[in-house]
Amino acid sequence: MKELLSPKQVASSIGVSESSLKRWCDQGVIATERTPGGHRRIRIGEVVRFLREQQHPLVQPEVLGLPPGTGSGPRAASKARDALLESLNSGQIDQSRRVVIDQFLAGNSVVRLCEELIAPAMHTIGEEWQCGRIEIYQEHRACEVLNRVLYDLRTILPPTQPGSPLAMGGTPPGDNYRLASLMVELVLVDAGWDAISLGSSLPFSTLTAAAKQQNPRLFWLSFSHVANIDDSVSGFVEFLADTPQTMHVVLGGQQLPTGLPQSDRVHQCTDLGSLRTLLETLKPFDAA
Amino acid sequence: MKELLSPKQVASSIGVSESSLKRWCDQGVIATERTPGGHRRIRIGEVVRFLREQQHPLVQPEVLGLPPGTGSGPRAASKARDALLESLNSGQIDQSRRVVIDQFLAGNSVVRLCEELIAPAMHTIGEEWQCGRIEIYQEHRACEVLNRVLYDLRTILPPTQPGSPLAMGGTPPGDNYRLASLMVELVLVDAGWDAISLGSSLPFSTLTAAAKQQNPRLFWLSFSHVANIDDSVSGFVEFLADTPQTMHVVLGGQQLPTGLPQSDRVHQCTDLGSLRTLLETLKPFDAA
DNA sequence: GTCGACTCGGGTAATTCGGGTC
DNA sequence: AATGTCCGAATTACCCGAGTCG
Repeated sequence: MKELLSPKQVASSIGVSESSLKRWCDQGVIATERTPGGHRRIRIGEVVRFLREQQHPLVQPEVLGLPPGTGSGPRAASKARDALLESLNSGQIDQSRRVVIDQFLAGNSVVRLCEELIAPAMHTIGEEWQCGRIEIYQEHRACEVLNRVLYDLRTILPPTQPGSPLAMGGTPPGDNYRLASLMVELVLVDAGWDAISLGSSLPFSTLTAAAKQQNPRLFWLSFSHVANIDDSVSGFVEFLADTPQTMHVVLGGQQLPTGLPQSDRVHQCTDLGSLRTLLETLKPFDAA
Repeated sequence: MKELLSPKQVASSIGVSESSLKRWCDQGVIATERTPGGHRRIRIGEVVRFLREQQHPLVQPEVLGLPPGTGSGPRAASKARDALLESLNSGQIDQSRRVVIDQFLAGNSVVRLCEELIAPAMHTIGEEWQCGRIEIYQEHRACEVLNRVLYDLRTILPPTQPGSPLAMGGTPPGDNYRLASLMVELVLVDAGWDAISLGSSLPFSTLTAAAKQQNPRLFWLSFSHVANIDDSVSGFVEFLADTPQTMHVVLGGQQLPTGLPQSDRVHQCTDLGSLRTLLETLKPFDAA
């Protein structure tokens, strides 16, 4: 998958003539690079941005490395939710990816995709499992599928700029719900951070080591299944004491324990929207 | 790090053909040295100057630290292993992907990539953790990174043909090593199967349900960490009894328990190479 | 000295340039 | 006002046999 596309590739992928594309480039509607010989080269992320902004249909997505059939799915939010639920329950990777990426290209933000499309689908799946209507393997499989879809989304987002502040995080011991941590990672990348999830069920000692060795600007902890509240609290207290005092700590998740110590560098986010707002207030890019 | 780069390295790093690069060198746009035999050598600083001057985006920054040997052969293979280990230990997604995909494009099979590149790297990481040289978060992070790299590899493989036989599998209860299951999935997809991993730490009851509901032609179980041998054996016996007798069952993994019941539909694979051989003997595509 | 991988130089096909016109 | 098509010149990408590198 190439990073830079030629005018011909872009024109065919979005279904317009090369002349129109060149005009848009010259007008500044689409940012272009130039080769030393004067040929235009267009970043793939710039094409995605244009599609989202102009609500322009995508006719040949495979040119951009996107799944075939993209751009023809349902635009309505509720229909998209149903379609995603259906494809997740039957374990169809391509179909699930299509639904999510279609919604993204339609102009929805990453936060909105997570909170109003993906999370509700997983919530419904959880309920259906508790009611005995579906098997637990279907829930696990849905997580595996979404895992890949989120990664696909990340590859579509503008690549991390060199010098972006580092962020890392994961889930505490006993919590194997990787998906939540991956969504946090995605929101951070979308906000311009150099974010990476360390995985799930990580002992606090190694989380502390990670923070000390890598020295990230931000560290997140996602609580979805708390095995032992007391251990979580005491582990977190130690983590907070042993890590750099300049590092922001973001706490979130459906099972975020109460009684965790407060601090001006500890932020509790009930949802991804508030995380996004928090990231705006941190404004870590003034220097750059 | 070498001071002088070859035309191939520079061309791939900035995303243009070698021809264009040579032309620019001959035009004086990029200053070049010459070897006694007439080969061009380009100073790394000159590349940086060119990129800044032309506003040309750097497509593959990791070339600056990447070993030149990306072809096949024993020397290149060990270099690739070292490069992968390095990038995994430091959690660099893009560079890890670059190493693996380069080796794939160089003609190495999926099985070979898994067994001689990825698995050895993870093995080394496991050893370094046991020796206390690295932290466990680095091992987890390496799994997260490889998770994505394997998925990238899957998207490069020819897409699954409609009508391909279905295969699914995962890891038994208490086994959270998803990576092994993902590698099995990849080998199956490479062999033309419609394969999907159901995830990790799945109860045998739901594995049975999955097999009965989805009716796959093949079901794999990957054993990397066995929590309780007796439970595994009894669970597997039930699984074998309750699932369709026409379904092939593939067992594998570093911690594959002994004492599991044998059968003409149960296949034990000590490695992915033997799995590939087994898939050949199954020859499920004669109809298609 | 052997050998595989890489690079040389040059030729050819394909693409893109800018501009003008419909 | 916006889009699609056509044009000659320039640029880029792909290919090949011979030579070089490590």
